[in-house]
Amino acid sequence: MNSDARHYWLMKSEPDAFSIDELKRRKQEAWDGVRNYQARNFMRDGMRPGDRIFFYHSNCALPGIVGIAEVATDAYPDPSQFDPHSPYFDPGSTREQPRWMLVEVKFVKKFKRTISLDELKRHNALTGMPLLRKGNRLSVMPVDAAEWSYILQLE
DNA sequence: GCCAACGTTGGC
DNA sequence: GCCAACGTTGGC
Repeated sequence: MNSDARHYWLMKSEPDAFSIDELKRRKQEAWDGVRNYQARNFMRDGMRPGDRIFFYHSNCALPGIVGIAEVATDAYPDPSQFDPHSPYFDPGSTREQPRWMLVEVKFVKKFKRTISLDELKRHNALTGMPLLRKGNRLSVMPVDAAEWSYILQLE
């Protein structure tokens, strides 16, 4: 992967758990709780500070892209995996060999409207997006530069 | 709340 | 290494 180029991503969050409004209030936040290896690998191996992220609301009345965030740090071990009181605790993970990583993300902007999943599906230019693949459950995924700019002009 | 799709786990 | 059972995701 070309480390000089800025890359684009999409990250899902359930707004009941963590919404774009909450990121706006907090300015920057650790994206903890990812417990899927493919999603972890994207954060650990693909993301670099300065990369841009579509913030996606899932499992809600109007699922869709609601704004933009930016990768603020390189990946580091997700502290919640070591915390027995956390719902994300992983007894199989050790500090010597942590299993789960996270990046911190910072708020960039909230869209004036939600670019809904339903709307995204209606654009032929976007049919290749992993987000739109049937049965896709990834919570962190790459976005092509062309798809990124295409979606931006939908707002 | 339902359920299809998918990842993970564990018995064998 | 197969695969059934199970748990989770997330649209609807």
